[in-house]
Amino acid sequence: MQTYAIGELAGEFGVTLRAIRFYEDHGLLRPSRQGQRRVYREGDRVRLKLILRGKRLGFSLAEISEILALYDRPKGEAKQLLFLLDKIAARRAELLAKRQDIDASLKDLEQVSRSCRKTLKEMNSDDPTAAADRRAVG
Amino acid sequence: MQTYAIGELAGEFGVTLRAIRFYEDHGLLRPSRQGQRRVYREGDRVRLKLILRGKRLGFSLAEISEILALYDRPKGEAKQLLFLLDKIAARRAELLAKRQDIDASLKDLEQVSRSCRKTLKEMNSDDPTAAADRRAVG
DNA sequence: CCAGCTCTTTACGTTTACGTAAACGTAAGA
DNA sequence: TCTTACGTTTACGTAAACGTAAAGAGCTGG
Repeated sequence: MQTYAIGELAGEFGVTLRAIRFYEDHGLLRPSRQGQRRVYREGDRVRLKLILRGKRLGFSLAEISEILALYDRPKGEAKQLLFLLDKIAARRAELLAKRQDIDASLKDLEQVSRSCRKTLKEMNSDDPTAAADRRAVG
Repeated sequence: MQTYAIGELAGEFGVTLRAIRFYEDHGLLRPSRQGQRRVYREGDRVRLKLILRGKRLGFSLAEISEILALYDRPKGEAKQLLFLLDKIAARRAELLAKRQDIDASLKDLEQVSRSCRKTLKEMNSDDPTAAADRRAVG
């Protein structure tokens, strides 16, 4: 079975050993040990990947911890499973809202970009002195 | 022309006065004054909206500051405009990457949700004792 | 006129998420 | 055997983003 040393994971994902240990201190990772040394399996690697993805999306480690918990199989009681489905739905809504924000941002940037390109086009079609004029007036 | 007091904006967006002043301290907002008091115009309100959207997307205030700068008209020199277009393109790529992360997260959650619903379905189609059995075994 | 509300500045405190340094263990290679 | 690489724990330091408290100004209704 494939295992990883802490340095390998740090290298692969571009984070420091300190960060990985920090995540463990806060219960986000639970690598096994060989003596003192941490040994990471594929599952740990996936969890780290999820942690970093969560970070990129602006979730706090506390939130990421809750998100990771969604992936841990509940003990199989129907009530637990229904509760889990609820929490998943909530996270889903959160992610969809975030995507709306992204789409709005993209739209805004596209708007600025358009107006910017338009101005450039005008500057090109005008006679060369016009740009200098605009500079003086603006 | 419509203006706003700091408390009004705080109320509208659900943030504290402290936060709004903090953004100003760091150059993200520049309200005018009436005596000591801050007076916000529609433009300031929009900027605050953009700030908060940036925060929801996990950008730092430093990054948000740069993003806001993209909205400020450059002085009209072609070189500046081209540079601006570059920066816009970079931000756009960043947002698209973030959306990929979101889509991947949604997919993952969907997967967990599916397996969860499947287990529930099995528990229902089994005879009532089966769930208890599984509980004992699990 | 004064109590209450909104606002102001100043300044120290707090949480999160690590960075950084010290001091040490262990195994491999020159 | 000594060094180099990689890992360990412990602990203090730090940047970001505010929270919170103190002390006061200025208007407003009773």
